[in-house]
Amino acid sequence: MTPSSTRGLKRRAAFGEGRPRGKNRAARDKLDLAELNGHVGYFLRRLQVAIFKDFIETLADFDVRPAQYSVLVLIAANPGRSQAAISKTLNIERARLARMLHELERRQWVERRSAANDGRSHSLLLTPAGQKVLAQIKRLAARHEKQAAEMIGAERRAQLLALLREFG
Amino acid sequence: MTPSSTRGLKRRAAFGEGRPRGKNRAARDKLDLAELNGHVGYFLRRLQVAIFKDFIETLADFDVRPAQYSVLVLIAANPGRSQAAISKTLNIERARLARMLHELERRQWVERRSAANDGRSHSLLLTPAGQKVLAQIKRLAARHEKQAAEMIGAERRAQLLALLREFG
DNA sequence: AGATATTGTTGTCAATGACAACATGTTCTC
DNA sequence: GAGAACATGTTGTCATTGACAACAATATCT
Repeated sequence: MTPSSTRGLKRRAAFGEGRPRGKNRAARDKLDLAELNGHVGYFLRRLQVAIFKDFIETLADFDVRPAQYSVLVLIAANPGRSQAAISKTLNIERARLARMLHELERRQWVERRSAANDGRSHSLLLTPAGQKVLAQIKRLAARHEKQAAEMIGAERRAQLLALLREFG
Repeated sequence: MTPSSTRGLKRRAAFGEGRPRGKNRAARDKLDLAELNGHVGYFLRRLQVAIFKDFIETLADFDVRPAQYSVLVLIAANPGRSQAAISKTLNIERARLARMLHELERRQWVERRSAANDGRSHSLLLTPAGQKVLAQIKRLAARHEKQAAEMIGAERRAQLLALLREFG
């Protein structure tokens, strides 16, 4: 494969160019990443996109995106809390969360009742239907996580998780 | 407004509630992440967003977003290659790359000349101006990477990079 | 030669992030 | 206790992004 090894016939890299041709189209086009190799963000993003893609596919039957999942999980684990609390915890913008909750309410998974102690805020709860659905969703999410572990290697995943978690 | 709340004195946390009050608003609202703690994707995304935010801020003077940066670096390191090659390497959709290149061409950083050996594809090159700008941009990108290292800890960053890089 | 595939392009749609403005309610300060 | 300052949820708007379909031009395969 090395350009300097003239393997007799197979004159693929006969000239300086050495472009792959014909059959080897799809795979053999890899370029030099150059300084991208030194950027954590680059690889971080690639992996994150791949993982989210798997998540979305795995949960396609419920049409739940990662952000929605995180909101559902947070409401389930912290019932009665306000949108502001969820928003701050997940770094989701207030405006966006409001719209997302409209959708989750439309699906009858989430209930908003006005908080007892603060007339401005809403207490968020899962409806019984929401709880039931979330249980199924969590099973799929667990399956996704298993697939992710296969994809990146179980121990690498564990190491990554340990490293990443030290933020918040 | 609350019907059940006796209008008397500071009745705020008189019961089991124990909500944070007054001053401690901003910080003390942290909720239980529950099963999110088991999802690499969740933490991966949080860190990625934080890092990209820093990148964008650090390179704000040049108005270069991460994707644009990666394209510029790849063209510089692999001059003459086609859009398809860049697209595949960076997992950027063909359509999106085409539009991005229009913008980079408008800024006079990138030149597209039709490839000699394939009438369909374009050979991508940096213009002299583009090379000059990219040199400055790379300095800012290096500064960003340094900031990221401070942010997440130099060794954690190194470990992360090592782990993440084993994909591609 | 004719079927098939690739390349670059444009159009469109949905999701997202960012930000401003607003009404309503709460907390702070005096 | 009144008024300033702030918090909360909402809507509106804009820019960016990802996904997908369609297309013309060109290359490649059989």
